[in-house]
Amino acid sequence: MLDPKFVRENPDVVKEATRVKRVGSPEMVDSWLAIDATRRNVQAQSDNLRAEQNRLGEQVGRMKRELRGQSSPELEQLLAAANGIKEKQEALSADRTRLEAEAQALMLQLPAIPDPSWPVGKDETENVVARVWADPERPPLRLENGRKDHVALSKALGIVDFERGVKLAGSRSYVVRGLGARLYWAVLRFAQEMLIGRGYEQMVVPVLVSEECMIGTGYFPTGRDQAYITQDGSALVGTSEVPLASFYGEEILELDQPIRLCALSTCFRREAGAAGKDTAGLYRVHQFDKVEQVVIHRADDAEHIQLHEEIIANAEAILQALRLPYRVSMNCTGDMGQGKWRMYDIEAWMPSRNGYGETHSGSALRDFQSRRLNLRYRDKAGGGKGETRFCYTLNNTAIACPRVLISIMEQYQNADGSVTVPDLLRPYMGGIEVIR
RNA sequence: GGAGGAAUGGCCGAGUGGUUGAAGGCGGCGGUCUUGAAAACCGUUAGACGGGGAACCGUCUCGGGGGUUCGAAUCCCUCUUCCUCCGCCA
Repeated sequence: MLDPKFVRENPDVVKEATRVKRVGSPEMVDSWLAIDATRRNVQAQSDNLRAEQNRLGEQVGRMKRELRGQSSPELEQLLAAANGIKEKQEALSADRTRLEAEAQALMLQLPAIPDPSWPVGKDETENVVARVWADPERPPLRLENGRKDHVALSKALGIVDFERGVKLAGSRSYVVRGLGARLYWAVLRFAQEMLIGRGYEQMVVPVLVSEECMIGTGYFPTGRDQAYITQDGSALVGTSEVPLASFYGEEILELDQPIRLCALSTCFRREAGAAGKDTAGLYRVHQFDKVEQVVIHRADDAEHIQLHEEIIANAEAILQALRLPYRVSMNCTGDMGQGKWRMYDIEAWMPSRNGYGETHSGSALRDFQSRRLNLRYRDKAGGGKGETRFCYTLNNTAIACPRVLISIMEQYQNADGSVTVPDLLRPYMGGIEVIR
């Protein structure tokens, strides 16, 4: 959510953001401005009436005490005047409620302003690659000379059962079994330990959350159709970013240093609108497990950038430790999404795609989420008690399964169809070196 | 699932219709005293919205929403959360 003052003072900047982000529209900005102007006018009227009403009420109280239950013409007159104001007030307050709701509905759909230094573009094809990494000893593989994709590999090894997964839960479902399941959890546990070692607090959080959390983190109301919603109105999260970022919502924090959080959680995504896309294999599924990083800190752009680089570096360190080739790209404005200020995707090499596939997504949102979440801190920079300000929030994937298993299985496959276990994962798998 | 009870400021805790945005205490901040510190004493200490260059003014907020009333922290309805007891249960 944007700062209303900012929208009033810089409508053209916001309109430009709707264009480059392809979120909302310039017309929405104009509608908001018009409604906001009316709303403020109605509030001023309503506040004045209310002040008058309060004054009369006080007079009535004083007079009643003096009269000790007696009546008087003056009292009757006061009561009549108070009733008159009350009627006007009721009409105005209905307007006010309606205008506030309309303004809020529009505001929730307006995009955050992207960092001007980030690439402008229409979609993911215009993202800009920032860097590419590969271990010289484990360069990106091509599927030739009998090398198999992860579907064939995992079926032959009996470690993923797609057919029975579909039998149990429909399309995009799967069952990981045996050593596959051990590998699955090894990856997640490894990533989790890495973050803990880097000062991130491990959290176990709800994956079934209230609508407020979904709105607060920016996944609702736009994107509602991407979430599974229960008959109680709660939603299954598509990422633990939702509960982690919402954790301190409605609070005013004493923020001495950035709050670094991480959580391993199951994630649920409907993938509505993706019918027919990536249907085979483990790439695009309805349910997966992910270790997520979330950072909450004070409103400072330099620190924001530094922390953004930090959470990206954490993810890169995990991929490097697994010796998986990857590239980091800057998401262009059209591929960023509504709330982002800066966004990187990290894509690991996937031989079956003969290209890179997105495995991580790391965003810097400035105060977009914290305004929605009403997540604030006391800024003591000026000394004393300090002003309250909205926090800045960031998030990035640490690792997600099963998607990264595509890279691992395909990159680590051997000529005989077995899969070597990356050495750092072996301690998490009882020392097993090869899946065969 | 059934029966009761509760929700007040950073925390604890008064307050059952009229200068109560809210006593008192703790904590925080500033000061007096002190060589320094502690203690003691004095002062100060919520957030949001609107108006104004500013000093400042107005409004809203006592879990959320609605109602009664000239006037609600206080009365009524409703929702949420927590506690106690019973039942069920991984």
